[in-house]
Amino acid sequence: MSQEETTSRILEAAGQVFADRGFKAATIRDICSKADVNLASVNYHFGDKQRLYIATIKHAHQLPSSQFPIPQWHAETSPETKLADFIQVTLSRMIPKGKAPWQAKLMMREMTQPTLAVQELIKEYIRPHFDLLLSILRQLVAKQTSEQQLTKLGFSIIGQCLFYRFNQPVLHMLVDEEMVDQHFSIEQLAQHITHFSLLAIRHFTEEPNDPSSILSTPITEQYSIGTESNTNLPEN
Amino acid sequence: MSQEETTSRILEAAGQVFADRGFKAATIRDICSKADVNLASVNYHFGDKQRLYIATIKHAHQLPSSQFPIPQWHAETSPETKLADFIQVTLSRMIPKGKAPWQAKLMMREMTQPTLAVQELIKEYIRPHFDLLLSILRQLVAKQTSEQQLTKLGFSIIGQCLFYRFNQPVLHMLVDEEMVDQHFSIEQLAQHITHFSLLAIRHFTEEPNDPSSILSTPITEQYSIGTESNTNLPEN
Amino acid sequence: MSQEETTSRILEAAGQVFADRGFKAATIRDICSKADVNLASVNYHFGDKQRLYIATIKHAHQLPSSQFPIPQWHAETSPETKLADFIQVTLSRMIPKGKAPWQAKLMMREMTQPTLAVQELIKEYIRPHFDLLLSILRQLVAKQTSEQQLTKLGFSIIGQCLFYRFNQPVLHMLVDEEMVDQHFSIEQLAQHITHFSLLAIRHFTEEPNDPSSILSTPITEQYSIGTESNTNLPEN
Amino acid sequence: MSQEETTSRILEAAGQVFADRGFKAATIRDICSKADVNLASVNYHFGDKQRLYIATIKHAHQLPSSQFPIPQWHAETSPETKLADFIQVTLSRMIPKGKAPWQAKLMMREMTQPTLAVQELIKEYIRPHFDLLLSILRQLVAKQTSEQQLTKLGFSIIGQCLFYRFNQPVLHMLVDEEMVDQHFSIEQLAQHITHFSLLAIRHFTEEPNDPSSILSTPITEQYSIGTESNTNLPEN
DNA sequence: AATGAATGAGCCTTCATTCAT
DNA sequence: GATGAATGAAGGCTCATTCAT
Repeated sequence: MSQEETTSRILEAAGQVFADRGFKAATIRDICSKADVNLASVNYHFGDKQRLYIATIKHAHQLPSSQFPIPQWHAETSPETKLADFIQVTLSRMIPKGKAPWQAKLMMREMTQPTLAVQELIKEYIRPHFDLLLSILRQLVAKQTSEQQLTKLGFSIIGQCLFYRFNQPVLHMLVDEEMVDQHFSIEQLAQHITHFSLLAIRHFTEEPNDPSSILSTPITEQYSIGTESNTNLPEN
Repeated sequence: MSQEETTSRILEAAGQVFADRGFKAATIRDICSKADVNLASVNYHFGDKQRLYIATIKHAHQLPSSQFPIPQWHAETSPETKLADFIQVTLSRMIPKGKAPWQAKLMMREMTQPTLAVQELIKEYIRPHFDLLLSILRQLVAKQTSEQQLTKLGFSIIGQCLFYRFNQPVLHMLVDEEMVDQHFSIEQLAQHITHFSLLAIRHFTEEPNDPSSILSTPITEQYSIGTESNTNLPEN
Repeated sequence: MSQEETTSRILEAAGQVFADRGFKAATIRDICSKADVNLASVNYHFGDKQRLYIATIKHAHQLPSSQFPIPQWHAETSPETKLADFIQVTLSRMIPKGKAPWQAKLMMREMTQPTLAVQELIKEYIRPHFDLLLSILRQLVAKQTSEQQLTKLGFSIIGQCLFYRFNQPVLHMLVDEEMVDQHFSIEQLAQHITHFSLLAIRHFTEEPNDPSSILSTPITEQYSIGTESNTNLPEN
Repeated sequence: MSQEETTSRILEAAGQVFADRGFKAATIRDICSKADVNLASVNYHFGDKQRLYIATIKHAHQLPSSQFPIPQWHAETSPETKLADFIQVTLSRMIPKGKAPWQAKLMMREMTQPTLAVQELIKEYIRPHFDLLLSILRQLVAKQTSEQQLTKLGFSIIGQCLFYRFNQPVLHMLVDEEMVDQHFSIEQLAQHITHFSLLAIRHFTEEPNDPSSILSTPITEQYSIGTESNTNLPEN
């Protein structure tokens, strides 16, 4: 077996096992047995479990991105269409068709419980994707919209998409199976999110005078988002 | 030390460790050491690691719910105010503040990688919460809005809230620390989401004639959401 | 519950558990649970597991001895009859009727894998029993029979009896179930052993000139019986 | 160190420890320490403690059988000589001499408290050995001797031999050390048992008219040998 | 270069024993 | 006097890693 073939088989097997079980619960034995290679191969080719994991992450986000590329837009493509495309592509990449590809699972795992590998993930994959969204939004909102408002708009859109990725198990317990089949296809979800978001964006510059005044109870505590980014070595 | 105190200290410590590391990577040694109890206490009081985990999950979603209750609404409280309250409470429960941040983390872990405990979680905690949201939305939308449209609206709102829970690590890498401090407090996020969502909802009944037509490329494949809910024993 | 009742219930339960599982594999939890007493009772009443074991052994050999007493012999009772009685009683005490009484099991365990308790067992129970056998034999053999010849005769008889006690599992695998039922009752075995032994004893003084000469191969090595009496604390 | 050497050293050490302490009380740590191999070796080579035990049992009854073979008999070898040889070999195999005494101990343990391994033991080792004895006896007794009479004769001989195996600890407490040294060598014991048994066998066909009549007390109860062969997994 | 064998650290669990009430 | 709670010492086993070929 060639060296290249061995490493690629390990990476493929590792991707599935890491995605299914997480870093800690995945065992090198499982991976090597699934890849049908020697137990010592991982350490030989990748050094240790940790570096195999990072290599797996790097290897991971190639497939979905290339499988569902952003369409080539013309000069005259409207920002609404671009947003619709963006949402469609984002959902397609996230929601597995048929069986879940391990790449998606693994990336979601990284985002919720980040390890060292998350930095690379963000830099190479998420950051550009999010910047693309911001550039589309900028064409849709009023000139004077602030950067942080734009960011929040972006998060509102991404948040709606991610919901269907993260919460699939919960989703299936909240909604009838039948309704999922009929009304929650990727296409329909993309339409809904696009529709919902465009409605909000169109009128977004009409800022409320004092939005907090509509709360029924005064807010007594001010919570700041704690920095809990324990971006350490993977252990989960 | 009383039995109750011991178990509660174990639960508190277990919550933090399970939330930080996941089931598999968490060790009873860590938990007992953090709780300052004997290593054998867990087995004495809970039987084994698994049952401690389930007890911890159950224990977890009692605190935030009671800590941030839904305010008592009057008869004349407007649905807009109710929605604002709902979003405020939801965010408060989800985004950890200094004191006891692990409950939220643990529940998110359960939702993304559900174990057997998730069913109880949904029944006792999530389902009622989501039903409350639906009842508020029903007062805001047109009469003829279908059940599945309402559900998607609910998901769009919940999705925006959850985003800030799931993706906190990523968030902190996409946004400047300074901007987070100034513009991403729970209050401000609640305002944004409320504002964004109300704008969309107000105009929601104006259905687009053919929303998919604005896509730049025809959709060729129809993706169904695969059921990948392997609700097994925890191992990650 | 009175103190006496508690200890006696513990002893009864301990006897069964120790007999079934041996010293090490028996757990105080099992014993206390079977006796339906508190977990700490054993240590409270007996000090520790070891002393409970010794107390159990002492408690054990009261029952079978009294249940099958040596019959009262008259002055004119023949030594042959005495031997027949002796064998009958020995077998009766050893071989359980119906379910095995734990006393027998426990004593056999002690004899094969002796602990500290074995000394008491020998002194109070085995030594007198064996001395009785020797006294019977002395009436059956020639005057000039040496002490060690007599001892070996005794062992030959005891050995035949013990065989059916120790090797019951093996016995049942070597012999048809049907044959066991028909021909291996205690009565029949006693008859056989008595018959066999009396035949040998009657002619025993006719010593062979050189018994070792009938061996087909010369004995090259002389093995001495190693003293492996590790009469230590019970640990098995 | 070669694989074979490691496993054989583990087996040797395991044999001694299991023989001394029994399955439950024996610890893998002790075995590995005695064998001077790593603690994890047992699990690597044998899977777990249980499978090591079974492997040890199998390994145990190969050595003595090959160490003390039945001599090659000529056509004209008398059955008396054969019986003498048989008893000599049986005793040699059973009574440990200095070098490797644990095999016998372990096998006796298996016979008294049988585990799953005992079946194989009987089939491969005990059954053929016993059949050999029966074939010898058949040449010594009258033609009309029944199968079950023959079996009991065999048991009487085996029983005498086994006595010195099972009851060595007790033996040493019943007999002076000095007498053991002088009169209880394997050779002497073999002579005695051979002599004793031949005497009985020669006259065996002279059945007693009613052997039970010599009992001083009528037998009131008929005891059947209970089947208490709990051939379970080892736990003692 | 590649692998079967071996290793040591650590984890969950059990259990006899002790403590505090 | 008696007991529920707690403890610490192992024990079996797993697993990433290293060694020797």
